[in-house]
Amino acid sequence: MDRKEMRIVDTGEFYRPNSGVLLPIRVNSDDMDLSNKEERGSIEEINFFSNRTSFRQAEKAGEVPESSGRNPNLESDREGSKLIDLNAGLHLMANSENGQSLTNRWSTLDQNNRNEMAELQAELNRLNNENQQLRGELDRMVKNYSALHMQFVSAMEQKNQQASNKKEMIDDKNGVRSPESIQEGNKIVEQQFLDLHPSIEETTQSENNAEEVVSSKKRKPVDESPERERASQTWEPSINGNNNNKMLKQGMMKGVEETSAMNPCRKARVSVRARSEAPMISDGCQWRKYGQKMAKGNPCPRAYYRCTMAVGCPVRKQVQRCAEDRTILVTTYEGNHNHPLPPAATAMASTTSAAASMLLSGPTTSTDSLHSPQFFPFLPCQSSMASLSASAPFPTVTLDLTQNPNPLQFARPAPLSSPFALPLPTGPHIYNQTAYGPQKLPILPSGLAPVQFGVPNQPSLTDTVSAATAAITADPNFTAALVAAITSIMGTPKNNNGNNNNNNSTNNITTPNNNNNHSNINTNTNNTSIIGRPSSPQLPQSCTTFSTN
DNA sequence: CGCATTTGACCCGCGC
DNA sequence: GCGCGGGTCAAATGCG
Ligand SMILES: [Zn+2]
Repeated sequence: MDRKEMRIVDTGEFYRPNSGVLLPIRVNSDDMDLSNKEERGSIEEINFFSNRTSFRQAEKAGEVPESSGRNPNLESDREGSKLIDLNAGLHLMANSENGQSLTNRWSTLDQNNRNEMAELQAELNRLNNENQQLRGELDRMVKNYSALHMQFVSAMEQKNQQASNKKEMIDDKNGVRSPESIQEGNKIVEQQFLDLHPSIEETTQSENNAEEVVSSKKRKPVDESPERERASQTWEPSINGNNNNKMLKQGMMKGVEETSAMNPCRKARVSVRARSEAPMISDGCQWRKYGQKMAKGNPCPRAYYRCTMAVGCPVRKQVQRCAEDRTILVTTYEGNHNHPLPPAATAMASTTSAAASMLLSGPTTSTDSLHSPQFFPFLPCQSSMASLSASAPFPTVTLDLTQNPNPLQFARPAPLSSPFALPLPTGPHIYNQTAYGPQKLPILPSGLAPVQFGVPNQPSLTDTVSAATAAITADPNFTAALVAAITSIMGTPKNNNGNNNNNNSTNNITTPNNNNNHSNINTNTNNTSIIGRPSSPQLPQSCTTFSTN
C-alpha cells in the first residue's frame, strides 16, 4: 500500500469521530483546489483535481450521498481513491511539459511537505483534544475520589465519635475517666486526614482509639487467666473493670494502649529495605527501643521500637539488618500514628497506613489482584517490583529501596510546609509516570516531607515512600496506583552514602512461607512467579522476615 | 534526676 | 505437653 495513501487514511480515522471535521482533506484542497474550500466532506474530494478526474469525481458523487452522515468505511475508501487520483495527477503534470517539470517537481515536493505539515498539525490538534479529554476525565475521577474519600472520612469520624462516647460512658461507669477517651476523637480525625486512608482497625473496631490496635494478637480481649499477673496488669480496663486500679498503677497511657481487641489490622505491615550504615533510619518519628531479640537465621539482632511522639501511639517498628548484606537495613512498620506528624514523618506514616488499607481492604487488594502482569507492565524492562503479601496473619508490603538505578533524581519540587496535607496525587502526574515509564522527577504529593532518612543532606526514602503512598492511596484498586508507586520508587535515590548507584529498586511480593525471591512476585499458595528479574541479586529470605509471622 | 537503652524474663501461638 | 520462636515487658543500667 502506498505510504501516502496510508497516511491519509489514518488522518481520516483521526477525524472520523469528530464528524464534519476534515482537516487533512481541507488542507489538500488548499493546495490543489482552493475554489471549494468552504465545502466539506466529500464535496471537496470530488473537486480534488477536478480537471483531470472528472470521471472518478462523477462516479464518486453518484456513490456517496452527501446529505448523510459520514460513513467511516466509505470515507476510507474514498480517501484511498482520492490518493490514487492525486498520484496520477502529479504524474501527468510532471510528464506533460518538460520545461516546467522541474518547477512542478519542486512544487510537488513543497505540496507534499505542506501536506505532511498539515497532517502533523492535524494530528497534533487531535492529540491535544484527546489530551484535554483525558485530562478532564482524570480531573473528574480525582474529584470523585476525593469526594468519596471525604465522605468516608466523615463517616469514620462519626463512627469514632460514637465509639468515643460509648467508651467514655464505660469509663465513667467504672469510675475512671480516661483522658484519652476525650482526646481520641480528635486524634483519630487528625490521623484519618493524615493517613488519607483510615485503616481497617478504625473501621471495624467498635472502640475508637488507635492504640487498641497495638496490642498484639496474643492479647486476648478477656482476661481469662487471673494467674497471669502481667496480663492482668497491663490491660483491658473496659472489659474487665477490676483492672482499673492496676491500670492506673501502670499509667493511663499504657492501659489504654494495651486495651485491645484482636484486630487483624494490626498485622498489616510495611517493610522497607534500605541501605544504611546507621543503626536506624531516620523517618521523622521519635522512637523508643523497647526490646531486642536475636532472630532465628540472622546473626543480627532485631530491635523493636515504638513511637514516642505521642503517648499511646500504637505504631511500632522492627529494625534488623539483612543477614547477607549487613548494609541493608530492614525496617518494618506497623500501625497508624494517632497524632499529627512532622512533614518528615508523613510519608512513612501514610505509607504504612495506605499499605494496611491496601492489604486488608478486600479481594481487589489482595495478592491475587497482583497476579496479573498487567499490573506491572514496566517490570521486565525497569526492574522494579511490588511486594505485596496479603496473606494472613501479617500481610506485608515490602519496599526494596536497596537497588536504585538512578542516583540523580534528587531534584524535586519543594515540599509544602503543611504536615497534614493529604498525600493525594494530583493531576496526571501519576499517570504520566505510570504510562511513560521512569520519570526522574518524583511525583510527590505535595504535603510530603523532605528527606530525613539516613545521613542528613541525603536524599531519602521519604521520596519513595511518599510516592508509593501517593500511588497506593490514590487508587483503591491499586492498579495504576501501584504501577505509579513502583515507578516512582525507581526514581528514588537511595538513602545512604552509598556505593549502590547502579541497581534498581525492587519491591517484592512476599509469601507466607517466607519465600522471598526478590525477583518474583509470588502467590501465597504456590509461589507462582509472575514476573521474574533474573538480573536482580537474590536476597536472602531472612531479609524480609515479617511477612511470614 | 529524668529519660532512653539494655537485657533477661515472660507471654503466647504454633508445630511436633 | 513441650519446645521453639516471635514479641513484649520492666527492672537494671547508662547517659546527659
Ligand atoms: Zn506515632
